[in-house]
Amino acid sequence: MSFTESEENYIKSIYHLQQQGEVVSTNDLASELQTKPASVTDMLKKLKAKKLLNYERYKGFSLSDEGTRVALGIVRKHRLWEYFLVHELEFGWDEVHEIAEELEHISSPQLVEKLDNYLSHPKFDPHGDPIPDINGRMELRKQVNLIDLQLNCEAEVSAVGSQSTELLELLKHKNIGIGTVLAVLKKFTFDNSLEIKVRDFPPFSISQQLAQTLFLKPLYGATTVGSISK
Amino acid sequence: MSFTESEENYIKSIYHLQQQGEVVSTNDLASELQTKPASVTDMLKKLKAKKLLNYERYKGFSLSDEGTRVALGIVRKHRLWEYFLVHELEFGWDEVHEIAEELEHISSPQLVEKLDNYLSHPKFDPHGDPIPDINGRMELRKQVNLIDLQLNCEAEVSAVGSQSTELLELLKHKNIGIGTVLAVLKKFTFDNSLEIKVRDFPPFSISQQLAQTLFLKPLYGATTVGSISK
DNA sequence: ATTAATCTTTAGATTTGTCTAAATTTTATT
DNA sequence: AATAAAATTTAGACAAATCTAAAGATTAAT
Ligand SMILES: [Mn+2]
Ligand SMILES: [Mn+2]
Ligand SMILES: [Mn+2]
Ligand SMILES: [Mn+2]
Repeated sequence: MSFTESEENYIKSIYHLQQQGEVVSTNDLASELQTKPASVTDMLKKLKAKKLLNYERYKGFSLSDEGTRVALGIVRKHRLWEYFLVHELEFGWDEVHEIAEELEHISSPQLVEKLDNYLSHPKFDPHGDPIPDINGRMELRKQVNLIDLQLNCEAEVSAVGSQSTELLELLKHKNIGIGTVLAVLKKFTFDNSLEIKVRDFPPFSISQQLAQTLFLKPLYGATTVGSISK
Repeated sequence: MSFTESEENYIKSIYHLQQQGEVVSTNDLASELQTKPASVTDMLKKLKAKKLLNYERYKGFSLSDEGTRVALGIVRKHRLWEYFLVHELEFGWDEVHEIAEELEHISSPQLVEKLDNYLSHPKFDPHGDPIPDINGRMELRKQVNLIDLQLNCEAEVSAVGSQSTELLELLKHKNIGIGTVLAVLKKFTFDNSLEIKVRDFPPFSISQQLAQTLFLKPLYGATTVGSISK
């Protein structure tokens, strides 16, 4: 069975919202997809009819096994293309999300496998997010949110929690990217801002909002398992 | 201005039919796009409104300068992706047309230029068709139709006149591809079939229909200028 | 120059995905 | 438990792209 671009975007968004914990609501999904709740309800019915979604009106919804399988296939394509764009075509990691948003809908299954092979089966995309294999399996990276990192403990940035241009612009300005090693020097309770030290740079401070989007892998011995983003 | 996938497919088809000489008709375009004449008329109005087409009802139509510019941009993307699929991802030259039919609609102009650069600015796609540069200019390869090739004169296959799976399957069976060197030994007037000799193979015969789809570059000194395909 | 055949366009319907506004259901608050 | 607020769904409309059937225009044949 094949799906429209719109159906695929809905499936992928539902998958991502489900990963971010809790229950997914019609309103959440509408705001994620920049559309209206009424449009979401229409699509929920369509996806239920195609057996991709468990859905009872007013009772909420969740991806079926088949829906999850489809979602992972799209996520796989999205992240493989992002990897290609950054590591082969030399795009910046902050420039590829929108393009991959289109490329993920190219239908040829052969293309995905040839691309995966060409790239030597990468395990993580340029934002630190794991790339599902052909069976939907992927490595779960042990990572901690910057907010939860203990003081003076060096850790390596392994993922960012959003792909918004605004966030990626800010990260570029502060010289923070996947692989950046940093430590938290101080936490300020007034505004929950953090004073951090990036290797080879003088210490500087970052806002709570920014800290919340950064996930890190402690350099010596992992701790918590964090959530992942796109 | 940006265009829908459907609009782009119409523009590209009109461009190709115009290249193949004569006037383009509503019926031609409908059969090329596997749709109905009534649908074509609807789209012609839309393209005229967007100033891509010169069109007067019942009087025929042709691409405007802007329409031609847009068409060449899509052709450029199509052929660059085909080149990538064959030369980087190791697809067969007979497997890439349908995939490129989707990839040609990815909108990022930056992507096209990075891809072109990555591939070192190829001048011809895997079917021997010239790749337009960013300004729409391309090399016009001097080529002769196999039908018009003089006897016992070796020539190199440089383009095929269609991308149909059926044709490409036949060519694979007969070990003919872009770059194949062959000569015509004999022409039979009864059915216009040709006895040809491919280098390193014993002579064999091919039908008129097949011969018409093959374009060649004579090995010593070019002659006629032939038409091109997708 | 009529008539016939062909080509092209219009009229009206359908599907997909979206919207606004109103109705319904659930949840939270008094 | 009644009421207010919030979330969700339905009803009805619309644009894009397509279709069938019928009408209109052009071209070819008598
Ligand atoms: Mn997408
Ligand atoms: Mn990513
Ligand atoms: Mn196409
Ligand atoms: Mn080609």
